[in-house]
Amino acid sequence: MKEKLREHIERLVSLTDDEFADVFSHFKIDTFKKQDFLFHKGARVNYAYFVASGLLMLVHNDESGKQHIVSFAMEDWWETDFLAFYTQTKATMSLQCLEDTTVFCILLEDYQELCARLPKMNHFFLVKSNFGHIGSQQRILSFLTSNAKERYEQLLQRYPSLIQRVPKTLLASYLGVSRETLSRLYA
Amino acid sequence: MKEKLREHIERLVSLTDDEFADVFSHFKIDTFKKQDFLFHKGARVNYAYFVASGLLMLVHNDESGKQHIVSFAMEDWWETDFLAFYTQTKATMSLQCLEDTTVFCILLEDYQELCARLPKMNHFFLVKSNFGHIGSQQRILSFLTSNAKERYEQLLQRYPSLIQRVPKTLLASYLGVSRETLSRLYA
DNA sequence: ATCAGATTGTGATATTTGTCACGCAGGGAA
DNA sequence: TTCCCTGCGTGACAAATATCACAATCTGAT
Repeated sequence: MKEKLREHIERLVSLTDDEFADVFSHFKIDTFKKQDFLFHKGARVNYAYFVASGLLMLVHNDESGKQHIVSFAMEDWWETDFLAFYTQTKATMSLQCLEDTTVFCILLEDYQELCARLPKMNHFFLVKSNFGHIGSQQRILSFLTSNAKERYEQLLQRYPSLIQRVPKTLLASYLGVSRETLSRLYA
Repeated sequence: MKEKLREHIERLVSLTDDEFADVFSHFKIDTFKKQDFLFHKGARVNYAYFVASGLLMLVHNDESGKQHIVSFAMEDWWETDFLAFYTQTKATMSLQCLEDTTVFCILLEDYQELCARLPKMNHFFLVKSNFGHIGSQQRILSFLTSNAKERYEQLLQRYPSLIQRVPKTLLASYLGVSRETLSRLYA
């Protein structure tokens, strides 16, 4: 399990055994059951999470009670309410399990301490953040350029496994369409 | 002009005169006229740009000839086609001036060299990237939760000056609606 | 001053998508 | 088994938005 995180980091920066032990000592391991919440909207967001196994969704609940999925987080993904985490403010979104899930958790102060002390980790997180930014930008682009059907096809191409693992209602909520419309797309 | 970049960086990390001189020596200053392109789709993206004055837009042109604005970049913003820049691949978008603009340009290798050598700058760029990611995520959220009118009002609130500086057609293209629909919103 | 082009508003209509309502199938739990 | 709940499809209709067409105004360049 521990090795999963190491492999993930070493895809970008190589670490000695000692360095990885150092890094790893800042993480806490935690497991959750399907449907559990890692945190709720309104709560303090203590951790950023690395998904070792399982599946999460980052959800925003609007005033009218509708649920919008900002992001899914599969194995090897980092997830949290980044705004709340970085600025230590209350979560505006909730993070919930779609499957039984194991995560590695890191506190903001440990994240910052690692970055300050280990240039390799600062670099690692910088690259991760850059690509997170790029990913979001491409999702924006898909809202700008594509209709519901095209967005669904792009999702299918990009994350084929999601379609098996997640109920269509949630896929619809991620794509920004009603479940009825989504259901009519593949006809 | 130079001071603009320094103040911008020092909002996050403090630099000695020598340190700033070091940092600044890696930038090239450049000016563009309204309508000029900093780079075109398909071109190599040599630089990331810091906007000292003026206004840019990051534009995607789809197959059917429509233009979609992924982002505006005002004073104090960093902009480029980040995917093309980081991975040194061809631009999928174009970066164009909406006003006469002055930018500071940095090559990828200089960006990486600064990050590797100056922890302060690595930290600076990490924070910038994190907030860039957060900003994109909130734009996604606004597509998920809001209709055209609400998105327009959010834009108005967030960047009131844009409404004066940019033709409505471009605002519409940023918001993901037709210009006609946008025009009917404030009635 | 004049002209060409850009910008904006608006009517008429088509298309896309949402909402509400209903039925059906499958999976657990008692 | 029986029952409830969730997921999923689909019909009918409403609402949001796009598209096409045209006119008016403004702007910049000659």
